[in-house]
Amino acid sequence: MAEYDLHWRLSVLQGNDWFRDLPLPAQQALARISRHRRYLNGELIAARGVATEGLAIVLRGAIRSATLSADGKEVVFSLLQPGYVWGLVAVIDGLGAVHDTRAHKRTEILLVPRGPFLEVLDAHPALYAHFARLLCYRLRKAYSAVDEFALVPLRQRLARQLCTLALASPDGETSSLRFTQAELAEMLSAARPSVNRELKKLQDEGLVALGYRGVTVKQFARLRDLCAHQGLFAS
Amino acid sequence: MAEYDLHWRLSVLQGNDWFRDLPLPAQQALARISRHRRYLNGELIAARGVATEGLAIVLRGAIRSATLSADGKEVVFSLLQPGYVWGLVAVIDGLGAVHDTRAHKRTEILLVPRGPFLEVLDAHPALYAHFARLLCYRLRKAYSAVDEFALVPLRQRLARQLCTLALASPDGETSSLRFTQAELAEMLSAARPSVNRELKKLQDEGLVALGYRGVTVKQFARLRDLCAHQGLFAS
DNA sequence: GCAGAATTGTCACGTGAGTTACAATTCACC
DNA sequence: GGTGAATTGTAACTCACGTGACAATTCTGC
Repeated sequence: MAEYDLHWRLSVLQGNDWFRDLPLPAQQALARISRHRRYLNGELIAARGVATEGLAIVLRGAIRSATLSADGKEVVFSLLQPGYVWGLVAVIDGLGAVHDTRAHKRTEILLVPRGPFLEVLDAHPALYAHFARLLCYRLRKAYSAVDEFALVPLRQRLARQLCTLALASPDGETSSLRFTQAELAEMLSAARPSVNRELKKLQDEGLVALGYRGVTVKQFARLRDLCAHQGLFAS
Repeated sequence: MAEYDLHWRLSVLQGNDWFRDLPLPAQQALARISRHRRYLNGELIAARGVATEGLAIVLRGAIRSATLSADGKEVVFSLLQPGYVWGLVAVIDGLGAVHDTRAHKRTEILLVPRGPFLEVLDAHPALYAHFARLLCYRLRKAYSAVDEFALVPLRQRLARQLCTLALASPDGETSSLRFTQAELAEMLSAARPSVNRELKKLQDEGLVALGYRGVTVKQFARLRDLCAHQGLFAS
């Protein structure tokens, strides 16, 4: 296994918006304490309520957070793609993982262990203001997820999700996205046949084209209009 | 209008768990900058996305936060009873109110204006750690609200809500709660007839008794069991 | 290139909960 | 103490979406 050096880790971390906004000394301190980790497909990363090791930044594969109900139903909270951060809440309040979390496919992360992270935080108290804002951002997203779930029909949630994914790989008006419909359904906490039904309608309307393991957005602008229901807030 | 003095405001604020945990100098500083405010029934306190005046602690009446969708549907997020705090996220990130917010009945609050609040925060940087934890707590609640909505049927959400309300006025195994079924439905983001249907069932099973403007919990323990679905996390 | 696995496409069916509408009750006030 | 407003009780209807069960397609590896 190659020795991943400090510069490499720093540059990876700087791929994150939130990280890039930190003061440089803090960035370096965090990069210094980070570790490289690999997980197999489906491997358990954290169990709900159990103390976590630290912050994780996805490098390859994906991290899947979900909640299991008593009767075996499951809500998938997030399928974190490379570049995203997992575990902030548990790291700050120390009350254990928020969700059951597993690797989705073979996955690599950069781990920032909790203890050293908190030391860096104490050494740079100004960072608290930063993370407080980050938590606020997450809260706003969580709140909007609640009302979105309650009052936005699947069709629009689907449109929104496709727009979000398309923005991540911006090729202009059309962009081709790679994932199975089952994965898409999970991201939306919906049933796969329902997602397929809505996708088909969008295809009939010429907004997207469906492929074997992917979707091609044909008319981004019209798809965006579908989301109507405004962005709830900026940032 | 009587001049509400510092000691009175301080003692009101100390009714909050989160406030009581703050260092005493910070408590005093916050009490000093707080103001008393009154609102009429239905009066607008804040509009989503618009800058807020500050933190509000409910003294009388209630604060109702809700989101309106394009087609006029509404999700009520919270009906904050006396003692609860409103507006933390907007105060910290300054990005405007999270929800449309109105007074429910005639309402009085203690307002901690944003500017002075942030000054106090800067003067006591240790407070950030405190508020970061508070935000984490809110995030966990928001996350559990999401999956609760997605996978817990109305019957159980109702049981949970009744338990929560009963705990606030603990009289042992039975306790009588005062609110209309319409209000209860709002707290659950459900339709009033649906709530009535479930309440009836609970009554038939002897768990509660229904009255004109209230519900009496008869068998707290059994009601608690109904929530099954575990507490998701401590604190 | 073909067998088997993975993925997509479609159906019939069930169901929780919203909606509308109204009747029955309880209260509050003159 | 009776009248009108507020609240509760109920029923009929609708609808989005989940479920389960397949068939049809597309890929992948030997």
